[in-house]
Amino acid sequence: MAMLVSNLSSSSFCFSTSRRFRNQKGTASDFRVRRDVILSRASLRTVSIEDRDCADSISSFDRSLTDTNTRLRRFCEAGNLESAVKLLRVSRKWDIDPRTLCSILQLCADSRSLKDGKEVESFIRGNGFAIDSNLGSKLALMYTNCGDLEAASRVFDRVRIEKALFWNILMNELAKSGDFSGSIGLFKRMLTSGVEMDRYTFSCVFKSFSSLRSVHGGEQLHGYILKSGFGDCNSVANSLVAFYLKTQRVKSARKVFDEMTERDVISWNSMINGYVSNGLAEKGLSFFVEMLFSGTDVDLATVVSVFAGCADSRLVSLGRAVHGFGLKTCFSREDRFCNTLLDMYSKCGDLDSAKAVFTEMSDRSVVSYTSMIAGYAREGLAGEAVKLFAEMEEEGISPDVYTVTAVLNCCARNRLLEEGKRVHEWIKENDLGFDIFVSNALIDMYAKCGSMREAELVFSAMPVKDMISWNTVIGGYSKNCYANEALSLFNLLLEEKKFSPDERTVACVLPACASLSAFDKGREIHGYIMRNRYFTDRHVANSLVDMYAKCGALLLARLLFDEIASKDLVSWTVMIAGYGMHGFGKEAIALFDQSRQAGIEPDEISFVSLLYACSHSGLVDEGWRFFNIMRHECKIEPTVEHYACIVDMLARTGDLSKAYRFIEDMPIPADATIWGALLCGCRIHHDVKLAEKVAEKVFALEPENTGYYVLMANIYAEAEKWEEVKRLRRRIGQRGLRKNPGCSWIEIKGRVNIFVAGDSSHPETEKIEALLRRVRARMIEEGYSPQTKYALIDAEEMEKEEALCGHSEKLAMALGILSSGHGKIIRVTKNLRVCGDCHEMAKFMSRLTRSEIVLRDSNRFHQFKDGQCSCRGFW
DNA sequence: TTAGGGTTAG
Repeated sequence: MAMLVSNLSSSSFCFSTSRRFRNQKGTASDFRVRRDVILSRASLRTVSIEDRDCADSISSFDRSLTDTNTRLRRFCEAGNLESAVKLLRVSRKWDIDPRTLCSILQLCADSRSLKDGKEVESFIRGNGFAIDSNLGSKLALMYTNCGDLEAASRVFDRVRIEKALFWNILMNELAKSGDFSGSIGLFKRMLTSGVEMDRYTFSCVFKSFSSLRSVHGGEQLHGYILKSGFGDCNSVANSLVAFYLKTQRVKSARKVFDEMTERDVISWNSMINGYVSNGLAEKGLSFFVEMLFSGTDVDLATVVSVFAGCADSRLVSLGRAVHGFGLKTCFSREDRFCNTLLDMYSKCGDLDSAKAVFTEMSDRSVVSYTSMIAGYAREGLAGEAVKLFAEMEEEGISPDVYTVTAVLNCCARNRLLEEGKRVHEWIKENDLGFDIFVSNALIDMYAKCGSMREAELVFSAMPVKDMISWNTVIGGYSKNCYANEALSLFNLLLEEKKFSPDERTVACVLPACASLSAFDKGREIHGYIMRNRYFTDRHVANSLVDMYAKCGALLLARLLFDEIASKDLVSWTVMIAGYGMHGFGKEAIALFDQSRQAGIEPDEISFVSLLYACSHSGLVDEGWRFFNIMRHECKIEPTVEHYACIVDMLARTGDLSKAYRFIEDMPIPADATIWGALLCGCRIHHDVKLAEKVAEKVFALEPENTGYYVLMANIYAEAEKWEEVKRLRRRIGQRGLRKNPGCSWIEIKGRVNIFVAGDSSHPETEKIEALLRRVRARMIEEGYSPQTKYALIDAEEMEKEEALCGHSEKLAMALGILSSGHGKIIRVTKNLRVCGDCHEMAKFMSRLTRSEIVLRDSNRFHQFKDGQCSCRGFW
């Protein structure tokens, strides 16, 4: 019976008949009669549809008219595409009714058979059928369903398709394939064609607008909706709400929601989920409570979003309550319910509950495993995470890209290089390396484990990189002290012009500028930050302040620090550290007090900065006071770094024996930096005997660190114990160690000029040496005798003086004076501590040339002006 | 309308 109804209601039969009769030059009355006859025959035939010979009962004239179409349609109804196409192949044009072609195309569309669909189109075109809106629609549908979206789109170019349905279907498919612009393009063509939209059109277009982040496009469509009256349609309003939430226009979404005449569970779910995914989890959860009061029934989607909200806001109590509620409903058996629940517990740090859900689940999927692994990783249980990763494979559940990134993240956080490498091997074996997330996670893992070579290999092998790939490698170089590599890669990023550096990029690269004292490059990046309005990002602002402070531009750092609208602990800490390294201890203390008044709770790092500032300014009483505040008021246990500051403070001011006792009384074992701080003190106060005792401890703790041997050699040299110097040098030689060569650099017009001691490779060498000789002569004229004991060479005084003259920082400063315009600050950086003679010469130079010299050595800043240094002897 | 993943500063 269904077949009968479908045949009678199909107008194609009647139309085909009419054309056939017109071709036979039949009259209008003939047509009417014939149509009636045929209709009645059709009914008969349909009733006896199983009777294959029934066609014989009609005349041969009629048979040629009806047979082919009917048989084709029968094939279509029976879903027999193969026979339909075979029959069509041997049919003549006038035997075929366009409506029959529509049926075949529909079947091709339903069977997703592009090959047959194309053959039908060839038949249509080969026989010169006029393609009207109906036939065109079916052609477009066939191509759309068969996945040839370009061919489908071409049909819309050639034929006017009147029904919105077909436009909607193609728009949806284009969007599904990720071609959102194509989808919007089609929508625009739909508008210019004058085709009327229906309510389904909006949901698709809004999805594309939100994926393209085209807020403007969506807003325009919103305007149209208001004018056209579609706004009252619940599904249209829901699409609009979802669009605003996906484009982070939470307020606009809320406004549409508030104005809705009728809200269903989807409207509420959208709002809850929208708040949660826009980082407003708590608001989402209070919305959930409102939903409960409104009497709207909660469904699985609601609960899933609520769990996600609880996870984000760490509201495990509400999550637990909803868990209890869920147990009473049928959706507690759903995978999604269990997985989000498990993830909620895992993110809230309640691993026992997460494990309980995991264990009780009847059907654990890759998602369940991944959430569990990520939970272990977050809690630092790297062993458990890696174990579960192995277990899931044994259970026959294949890890996917999500699992792999969770495990890699775990290896990265816990610096598990070997495990990370094994996961990398697994990735290669299972061909998951193509995924950009996986590659980025691999880079991050290698970078965090300090293996930049491997990180770089993954990065270079990536066929497609995104901004995160670049940021991760640049940040990795920066963090692993490959500042030059970080800057070169940053330059390459700018040259390639594929991506524009974002907030994270600049926050990654600024520490590299800071460590190189690359002032000009840093300033260039500052310009970029201002042009792109990145200064409002606190990470960026903090890095910028830190960069300027470390490049010696303390005043600029302070000006920018004052510009930071909402300062956090890091902002205060970088500024305090900046004052500290420039020897402004009192300013550092004042700032620390201010930060506490502003309600900032200091942490162990801010105390390191503060104590460092005290020690570098000789503020012993204040240093002790803050050390005690840290321990007793702030309940922060001192680490080696804090102890090192105190030792440094005591040692600089000459309290060497007190420092020694302090080290012995420490509750934690002293490391080389602590003994090293005391060794420095021994040098300042010329205590060779204690130095020898301390040096042995340092050498035992860090036998490979040449810096300490050099320090001890300097102590002997200053005491003119040349035999001891030789002995120590032999000791360095025996161990196969090489002294880290002193090196200084200065940036001139964006180019970094690097000097090592005795360097004569610079093109301006002659001028540099002449200048240094002139300065030295003037110094001697004024009664200054060169500090030859810093030369570390046991030779004639003249030779020593020449060696001193060739110290790298002197060469760099001289180039600075020769190249800089009047009044410009000369900024020099040295990898080791500045030598005493160079320090004196810098003071002299600043007076003689009336220029300001900022010298950053491995320990602190020296600001030379009018013959004085800001360090006031504490270095 | 609905689950799990990656990058930043002291």
